[in-house]
Amino acid sequence: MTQKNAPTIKDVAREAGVAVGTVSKVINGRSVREPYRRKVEEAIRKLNYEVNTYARGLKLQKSNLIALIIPNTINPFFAAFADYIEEALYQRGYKLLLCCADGDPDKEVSYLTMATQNKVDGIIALTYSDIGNDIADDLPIVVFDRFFDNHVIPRVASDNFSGGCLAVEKLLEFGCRHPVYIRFHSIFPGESDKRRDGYLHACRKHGLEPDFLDEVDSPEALSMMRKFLQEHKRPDGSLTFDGVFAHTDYHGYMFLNLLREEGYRVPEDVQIIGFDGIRKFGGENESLFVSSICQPVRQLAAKCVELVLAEDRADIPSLTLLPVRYEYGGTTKKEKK
Amino acid sequence: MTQKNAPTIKDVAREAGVAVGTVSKVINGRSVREPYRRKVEEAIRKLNYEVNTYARGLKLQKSNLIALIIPNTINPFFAAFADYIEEALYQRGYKLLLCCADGDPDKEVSYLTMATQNKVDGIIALTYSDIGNDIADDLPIVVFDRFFDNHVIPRVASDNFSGGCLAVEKLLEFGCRHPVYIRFHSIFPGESDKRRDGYLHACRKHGLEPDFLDEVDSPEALSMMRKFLQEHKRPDGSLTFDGVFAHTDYHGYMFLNLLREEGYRVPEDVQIIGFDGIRKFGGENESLFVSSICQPVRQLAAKCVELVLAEDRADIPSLTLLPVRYEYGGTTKKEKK
DNA sequence: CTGTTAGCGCTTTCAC
DNA sequence: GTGAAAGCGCTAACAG
Repeated sequence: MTQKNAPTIKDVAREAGVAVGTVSKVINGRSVREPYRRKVEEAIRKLNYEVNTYARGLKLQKSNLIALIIPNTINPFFAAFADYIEEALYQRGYKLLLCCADGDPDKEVSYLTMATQNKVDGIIALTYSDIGNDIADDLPIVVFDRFFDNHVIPRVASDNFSGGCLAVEKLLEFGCRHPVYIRFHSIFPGESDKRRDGYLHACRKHGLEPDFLDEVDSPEALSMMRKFLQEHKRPDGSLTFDGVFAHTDYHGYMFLNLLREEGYRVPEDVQIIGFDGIRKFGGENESLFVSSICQPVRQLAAKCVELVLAEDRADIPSLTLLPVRYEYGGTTKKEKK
Repeated sequence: MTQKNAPTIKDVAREAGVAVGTVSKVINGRSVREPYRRKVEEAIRKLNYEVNTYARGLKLQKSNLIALIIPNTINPFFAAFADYIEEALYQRGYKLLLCCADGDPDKEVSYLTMATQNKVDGIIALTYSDIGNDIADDLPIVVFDRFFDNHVIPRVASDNFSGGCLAVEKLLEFGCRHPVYIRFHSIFPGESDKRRDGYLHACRKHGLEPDFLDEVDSPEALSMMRKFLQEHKRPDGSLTFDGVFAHTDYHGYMFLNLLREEGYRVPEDVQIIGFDGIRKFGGENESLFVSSICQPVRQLAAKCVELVLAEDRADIPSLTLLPVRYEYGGTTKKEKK
């Protein structure tokens, strides 16, 4: 219970000397004749009245609440995504219910169930659980990146394929001859799998032999990278590759540290391009951890909000891809002017 | 509107062949005789019934929703705080309404007003706006760090004074002779101001002359640091200080980059200790940006939740301080064993 | 145009 | 113990 005696629409009506219906109309912006409207507005101000969202929600079956299901807000990419989602929702008069479901499918399902029956008007999900079967058909939902084969759910993602191509193109442009790809992926299918396709496509186009590490993400990632590195050392200690496209900035940064530990120079000996565009301390003006293919997080979030709130669900594309861009982050040779 | 025809308590009652009151009791865990209880539970499962939170909220004036007002989730400290708040709330059956109010007092006040009248059961606020006057007296609210002189609001914070002392103690322990303090603070009073007191206290204790930069945080911070650095250079290029206690890790990291740009070695020439304990990519196992006095973010969040949900508001301490700890982050000389 | 009123789904007396 | 019914605050349909 928040306020014991919050004024109700009745109090306002009494104060203003009008009927509740009139007050309701004023509140909801319906046309009300001038002397009445003014009296009501005065009464509202005087009593400091605010609509009770529960009563309204009960009546309208609408909450103006959107649930965001996300693994966590610790990861800087998710954190930025959540921030921009909140911003876009607020602009449209919606509030954000935040659900961090990290590694807990039960928690995701619990939010999904709650959402299905009531409480929220829609869901934006960035999830790595297998929740396909728990998604109600008639609930507005938009997913980021993930693909569910058992439901037709509108998806929003970055153009990962182009991003994969772009990473290779950039590495070649900066002088690399042998770019490798280091990938640690989720076990669930999603658009980010296309980074791999982009890499392969670009290699084929340039007549390069693809060479990559492709594993399920796990705590073993570091040791797998270490092994990969050892296997690509020539007897003289030099490496058989001179460019790395990392599946994420995080993995790129791990690999960067590994290379430096082993005495290799970045970007002189090896250049690295990651994916995501994570900035130190999160700030938009801060530097990147590694040169990167940046996802347009703000635009992605805005698009998710736009789609989840769309009037006509039938008009929503089943897949929306937004463009990525390359940005220098210290692990590539500077672009030639 | 979420689900058009979600089953109601009436449907369940009909299905089970009992009265709605009985169903309500089962739902709310009141005692109901066995054959009835079983029939009701079966009906609930069969219809996939879930309570309508609006109806319940309207009746009970309770939402099981707590609003978190925070500048943003981009800053890693805030992001972690939000994450742990969500975790603690979820464990207690509450949901989190996230409000990122960055630089927008109107938005904060709008959330505050909303919360005052209805909708949420309490507020946890980490704010740098002047909202003291908009806080209702009877709404459960807990603030992190901030001090409002016009309201008695329970506050939770890290033990910043001890943290300030600890930073100096550590710098001295690692061989520094002249630790300076670099502070960029908010214009609003809060517990983090005590870092300064801790620094001064430790200097006095060790007979050191305090030397510090103390400015309001702004985009000029970097150039102020640069100026500070120039002013502390001796003719031979060496510095008059050999240790830096930075008000935050962020500022510590800025100063680190500045020092390295100018050719000084960290930690050989100058050691740096920041404050907060921000980790790269946010992960609990990741490394710090700089050696730091770490705030116990998870515990701070848990404490805020505990207090905002406390049964008896009269029992809540007006100030709760949690201990900080030092952690190595590459910008100090390693501890001697 | 304004005023009256039913009823959204739930909880909680209060009879039984 | 269970069942019936009032009413939380709001909106919208309908009557005036």
